[in-house]
Amino acid sequence: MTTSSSRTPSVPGLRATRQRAAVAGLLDELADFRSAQEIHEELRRRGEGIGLTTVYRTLQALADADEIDVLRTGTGEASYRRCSEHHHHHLVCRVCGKTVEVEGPAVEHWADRVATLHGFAEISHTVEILGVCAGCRATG
Amino acid sequence: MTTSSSRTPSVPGLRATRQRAAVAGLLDELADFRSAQEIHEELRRRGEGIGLTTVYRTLQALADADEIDVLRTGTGEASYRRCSEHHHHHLVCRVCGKTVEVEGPAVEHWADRVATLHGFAEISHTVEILGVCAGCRATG
DNA sequence: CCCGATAATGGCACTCGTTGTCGATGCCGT
DNA sequence: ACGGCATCGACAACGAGTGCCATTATCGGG
Ligand SMILES: [Zn+2]
Ligand SMILES: [Zn+2]
Ligand SMILES: [Zn+2]
Ligand SMILES: [Zn+2]
Repeated sequence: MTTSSSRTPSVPGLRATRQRAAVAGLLDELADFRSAQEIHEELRRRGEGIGLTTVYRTLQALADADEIDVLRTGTGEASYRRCSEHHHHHLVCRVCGKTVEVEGPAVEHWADRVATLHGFAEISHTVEILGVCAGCRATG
Repeated sequence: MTTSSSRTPSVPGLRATRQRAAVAGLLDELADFRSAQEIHEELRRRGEGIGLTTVYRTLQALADADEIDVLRTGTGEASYRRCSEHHHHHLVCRVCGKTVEVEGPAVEHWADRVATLHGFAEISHTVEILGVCAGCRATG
């Protein structure tokens, strides 16, 4: 919330369209990772005229521009979420999907160190933590 | 190599078939992550009569029994690799696919701590490190 | 060793997420 | 306002993975 219109800084070579604004706007108010189809359904539910293909391509464009984060579910399908700009990772509830951004120098240093130790360069990494959140544990 | 026949410890309720042995045997001699289709092709190339469906199911069974590790490529397809039994992660060359098993208490503790701090339980995690190995860097 | 219960096989059809195609549409610089 | 060109979107195509199910193979018991 509150970060609604200040986003989408008009990427050069890309045109501002109603559909892109709709997808970007929805991502702004959503907290957890959502699949392309879920985003498409929600937009249609709200009366936004938008095609599924366009949603797919818009999400891909946003991901390429590092505007959103992508992660793969257990079945291999992609999920998208608007995130803060600085490097971080995700702590996700495997029941309700609640997502928390986490960070820490510990992993970053460990990853760099262990990779360098094995003679690797141009290092990147993916880290995801899964668990069951307090809310879901209470509900049983 | 050398760990060929000592593996596949006859899981109860499962029958020992030529096809399962072929898949398990191939995984024993392969070092890097391979997709189900690659494994199928290689087995056919060697004259092993085996169906693609069977390869898919055998790999899934091996993964369920924690005999092999699974990871998703960037496109979302699954890759499989025979791994040591204890908990570890992978350092993969994004050029040649060379894979190194890595481990360290640092990540494990960090993941548990940060998850617990946010009220999460039943914590698990996925960690993959990508880079370019020394060999590939030399070759340019 | 033989046999029957049943797990496993594998060809095929099918699901489903995702991408390619391409004529219509609508931004935007001039 | 005009026109070039990025974008849109309905539809078809693609590909990994799975369900189906008749056929085959395994293995424990007789
Ligand atoms: Zn939850
Ligand atoms: Zn990191
Ligand atoms: Zn390499
Ligand atoms: Zn770990």
